[in-house]
Amino acid sequence: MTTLLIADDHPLYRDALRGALSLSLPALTLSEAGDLTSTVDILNREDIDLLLLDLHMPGSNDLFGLIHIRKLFPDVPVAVVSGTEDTQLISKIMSAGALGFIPKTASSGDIANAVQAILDGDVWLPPNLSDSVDEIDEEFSELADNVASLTPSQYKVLCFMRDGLLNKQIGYNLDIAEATVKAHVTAIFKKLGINNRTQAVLIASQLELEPPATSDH
Amino acid sequence: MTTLLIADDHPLYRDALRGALSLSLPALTLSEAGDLTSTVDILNREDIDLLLLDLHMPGSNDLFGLIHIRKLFPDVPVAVVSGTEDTQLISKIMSAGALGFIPKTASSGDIANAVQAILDGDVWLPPNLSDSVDEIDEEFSELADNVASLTPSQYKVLCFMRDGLLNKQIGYNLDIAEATVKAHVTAIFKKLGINNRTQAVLIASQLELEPPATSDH
DNA sequence: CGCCAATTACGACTATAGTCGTATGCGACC
DNA sequence: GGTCGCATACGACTATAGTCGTAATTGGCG
Repeated sequence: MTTLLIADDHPLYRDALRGALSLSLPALTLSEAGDLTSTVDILNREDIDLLLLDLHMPGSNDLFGLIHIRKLFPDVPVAVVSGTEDTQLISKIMSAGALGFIPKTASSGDIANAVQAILDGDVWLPPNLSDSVDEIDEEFSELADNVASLTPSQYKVLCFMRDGLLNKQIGYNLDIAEATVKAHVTAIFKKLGINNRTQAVLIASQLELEPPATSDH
Repeated sequence: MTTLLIADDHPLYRDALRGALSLSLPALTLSEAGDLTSTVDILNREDIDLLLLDLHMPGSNDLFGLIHIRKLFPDVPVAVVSGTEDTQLISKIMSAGALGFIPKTASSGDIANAVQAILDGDVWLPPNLSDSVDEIDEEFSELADNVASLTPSQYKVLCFMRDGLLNKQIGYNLDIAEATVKAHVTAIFKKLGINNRTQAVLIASQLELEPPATSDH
């Protein structure tokens, strides 16, 4: 018995996915999550054979969340479900460790095929895009590895840095001394191979696709 | 006699544009530029009725370059030519003051129509996208105005900040004292309504679409 | 248990960022 | 020609960022 986890903040789209899968692949158990925290909870509790992950979930921070989950559960295959058609972005998604990319516009047949292929251990990309996305972005892959090597504390600090907070404010939020925040910041610099906060923020903003100021709609 | 300036770093695409336009609109004079500096030079020397601008030109920094040109030559209509299909991005382009958006996949007939419409004072968008892009992004429009209000020196400093340079390094590049760089930085903060370098870098990175590390190809 | 490695934590110190006041040059406009 | 506004320029000062050394804690592992 194989178990799928559908992680998408849109309940209607979860329903649609469930419908598309139950038709072609009846021998499945399905779980659902609406944000990154509950996704991690379920992955901790249950034995999941494949995660269908929407990048724009609350708390996910887009590629950040994918890297995060890949680090916590390296054995769980992940297929990213997204509305984007940007081949560069899809290339980044694959470089960050996804085993498949399913466009939100895909037919239920394609979706079922994709899920089956990934469950069989294959990599799956939409047919019309597989040409332009075949090679993974080495540079970005290394970047994703570096970000994945951050400890939980360092990860949180980097998230706050990306929001433009001062070390003092980060310390207040995490309830630690400013000196400790600075130590984390220095450790992040070393792991990412950089030497100041500006470069760290640039890297972090590459991993978050939605500009913070603009609404998703 | 109307004069067009084609600004695109790809000579072949300049040729293609010229061909598409000379067929339908023979009464045109055409100039060409391959990077932002020569584009500005030509706009200074010649009387241009319409600029066809590719965002990914060398030195352009994408939306940064559009805002820059809109500020230097507010009376010259600009139509952006780009390969993107991202409606959010197109909305930003229009909010930054472009009068039209021409996809690189457009047919020569559509291109000629678009050019004619903008020369007539209309706004032109690809037919299939005009629904989703009709409203301009107020927030982003204000941001573009703020960036446009930067003086030339401040603009240069912001570009260097976005590249992760220290104030000292920026001063060396511009041949001014570090104290002067700091004064510019403070002025930038006030104009953009922010109070530290991290937030400035985030804003600047929103205006540059290509991640610095990745090649365009 | 005892050991080691990694993480988290902090203080003291140095470097850089950012503020404020001020001076100079330059074009617009009476 | 005066003077007003603005961009540019810089120095002195304060705040924040970033480095280094060190200690307490935790989780494997023999």
